[in-house]
Amino acid sequence: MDASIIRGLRGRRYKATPQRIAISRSALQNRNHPTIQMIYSEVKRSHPTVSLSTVYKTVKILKRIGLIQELNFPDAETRYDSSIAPHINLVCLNCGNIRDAKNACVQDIVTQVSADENFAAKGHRFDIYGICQTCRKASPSNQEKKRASHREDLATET
Amino acid sequence: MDASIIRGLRGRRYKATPQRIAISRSALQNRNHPTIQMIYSEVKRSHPTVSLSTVYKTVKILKRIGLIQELNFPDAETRYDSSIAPHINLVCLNCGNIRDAKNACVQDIVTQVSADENFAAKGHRFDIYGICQTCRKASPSNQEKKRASHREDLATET
DNA sequence: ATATTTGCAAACATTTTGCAGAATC
DNA sequence: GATTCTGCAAAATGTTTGCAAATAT
Repeated sequence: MDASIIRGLRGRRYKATPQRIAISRSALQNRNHPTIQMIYSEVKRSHPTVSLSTVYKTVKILKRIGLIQELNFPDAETRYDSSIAPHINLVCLNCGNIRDAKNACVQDIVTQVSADENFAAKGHRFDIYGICQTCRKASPSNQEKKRASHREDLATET
Repeated sequence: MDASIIRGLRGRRYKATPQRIAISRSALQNRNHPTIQMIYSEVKRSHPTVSLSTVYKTVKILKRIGLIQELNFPDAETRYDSSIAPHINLVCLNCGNIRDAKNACVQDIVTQVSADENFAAKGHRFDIYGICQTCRKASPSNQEKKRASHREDLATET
């Protein structure tokens, strides 16, 4: 993994510093859509003097290269998604977890809609907001209640 | 329109002040996915003393009621979407415009994926990032070039 | 040897909060 | 008349920037 990170950086004329390699490794291998703070905390274990500033800068490089996608949410921290393949983010309004789901139709819709609208698509984002399996089991009433939640506003009432 | 706004507010025990009515009207009738500043500017025309703080507070109420959806983006201002029906946001990386597109399959996918994953869906968001028809016509090379753009990072390279 | 990067602190932009006076119900 | 709301200023939050010393190529 490190070898391909180093290649990726140098290919774009970025220097492959130990901090950048560690940050990239953390961001790319973490499938839990980490926040900046999570990446920072993890990298600090091996590089105790790393700065938050360097994490921000490196994450920006990874975005530019196209290796991660930044996901911004209302009233919640920004998350980073390292999945390259098209997928759907299942965002739990209760626990905040984000799971990836595969769906074969998504790419077809992107292609179809873009053609219809004369739009040159370069990327996409598909989120579904709701209550995940784990939270439903833990507290089945969650799925019905319209209780205050730190991210309640993501739920479109119909 | 004002009558239903007043009803909506009072129904939730919010007072129907002139500021709230004007802000709600602006946010709900604007189909261009306005920013807070745009709403603020528009409302100031009729209510010159309104404060940005009140705009933020009222928009938060509208989110809570479920009348608008907040759309956060990397390196771009937060936008507010007043469309209730499921739709796809076509986000132009060049001019920043957001157009709504209809697609009948989106709701089916949400239902399908939620069932498969045991996920209780309450809302969703589907964005496609790229270059809009207008920008393509104005500068056809835009669709090919990997030029610096303030939102280049939304484009997932494949 | 040169150009880039790091880490720090300060700056910045956006959003939230506390509160006195004003307005709604 | 009681409660809620407004508008202001201050605070809080998340992110970016400027720069001297350190590092990668």
